[in-house]
Amino acid sequence: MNLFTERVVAIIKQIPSGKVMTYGQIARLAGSPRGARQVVRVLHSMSKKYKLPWFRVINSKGELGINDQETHEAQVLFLEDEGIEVIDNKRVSLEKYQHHPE
DNA sequence: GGATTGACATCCC
DNA sequence: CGGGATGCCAATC
Repeated sequence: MNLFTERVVAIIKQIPSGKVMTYGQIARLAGSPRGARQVVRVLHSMSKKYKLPWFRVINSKGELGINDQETHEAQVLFLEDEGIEVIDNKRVSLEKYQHHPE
């Protein structure tokens, strides 16, 4: 567990319900502007061990970006349950739902 | 330790 | 918005 991972986890925990954040944004706040892919890796590790709102983390295009069908399906349900409109069952409006931290 | 890989980002069109 | 090309960084092979 390095500092980067801790910061990423902390940031993800701060995402309010009904909002989403991009990997790049989280990576930047965590101190690694180009560490988006590491954020992905953290999510994979932590989501299986801890209960993080990983479903609120999406990519720049607003896509959910999940590869596994089951996981992807679950994410869509979680987002809709929080009041987020999922377009084409795979995308959301970043302009409306992206969380902008101070 | 080099090559491969991945829930991505950014630029270009 | 969105598909293709290129770049980044760490874990894994």
